[in-house]
Amino acid sequence: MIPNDHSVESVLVSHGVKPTPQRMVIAEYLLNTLDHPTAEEVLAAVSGKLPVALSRATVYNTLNSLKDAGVVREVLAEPGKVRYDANLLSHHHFIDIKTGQIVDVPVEKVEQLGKLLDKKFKVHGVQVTFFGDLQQEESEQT
Amino acid sequence: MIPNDHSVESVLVSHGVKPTPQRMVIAEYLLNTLDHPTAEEVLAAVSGKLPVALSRATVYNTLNSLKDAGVVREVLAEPGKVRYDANLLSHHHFIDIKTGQIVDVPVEKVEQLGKLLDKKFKVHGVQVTFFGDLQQEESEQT
DNA sequence: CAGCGAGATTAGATCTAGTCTAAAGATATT
DNA sequence: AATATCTTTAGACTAGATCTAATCTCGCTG
Repeated sequence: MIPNDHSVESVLVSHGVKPTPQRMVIAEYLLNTLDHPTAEEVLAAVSGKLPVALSRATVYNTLNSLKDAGVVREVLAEPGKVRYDANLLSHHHFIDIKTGQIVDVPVEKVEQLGKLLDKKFKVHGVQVTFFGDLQQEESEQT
Repeated sequence: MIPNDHSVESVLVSHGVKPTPQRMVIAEYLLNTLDHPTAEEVLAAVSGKLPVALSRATVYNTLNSLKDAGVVREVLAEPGKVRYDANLLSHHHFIDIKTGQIVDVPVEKVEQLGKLLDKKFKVHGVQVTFFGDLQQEESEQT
């Protein structure tokens, strides 16, 4: 279940990202956590895992590269913070309104919403956001 | 369809927000747009509508008050920016990936997803976020 | 109706997440 | 080895949002 160095490298290469040491440790961390860390949390977690210093700019550069390459997704859950998610399976999120904890929800659960989700999650609100191309035509609003 | 001063005031009062002049012009603006403005956009739009200067801090304070009172919702669509939405009908969002334009999608459309939504919207991705209480129990992950 | 107190507003300082810059380092190619 | 391209680095900078402390507003009490 835990990707080894080889599989982390192959994930990067197969997505067209050159596997530098800095990118390897960042990707390895993201691929092995169920958490949804911020850039600062990534920096704290992986600095020290390299013989050289890891700069803040490299963490941000790498996260943007991984996002552009499709290795990670941005998760916008709290104002002013971007969290990162390396779960490549199609899934949604459940955010605990008290603690802020973010838990992945697999798509199958959503399909059976109400039947399965409510056991573990008490849903207060849902925010669905679609991304795509808006076909221009005369406006029609709610 | 366009709320007059009286109805704006009654929305504030019915939600427990004291209707000061500053709050009135801000709420009026939000209730009358289909847009999803940022705090800065709200400031730009309403400053000048009062005989006195409107400070940035008041805009932020007011937006947070309106959010806490349930008059507006935060929309997290772009990193580092909070947008505001005074559409009190339950709805979702569609974000044009080229322009960033955010359009409301009524719940009924989502229920019939694929049948109705695809006419106007070419969906590239969906982000569903639930908010609520996570019932603590042994972990079970995807 | 003067004085008080609670809450609202203000300008500007401050905080913080993230980006930019310019120099140095690494890697591949010739 | 020389060159070109890409990556990394430290630190300066930016932008969105919050904080601070003073001032203002207004309802209430005496």
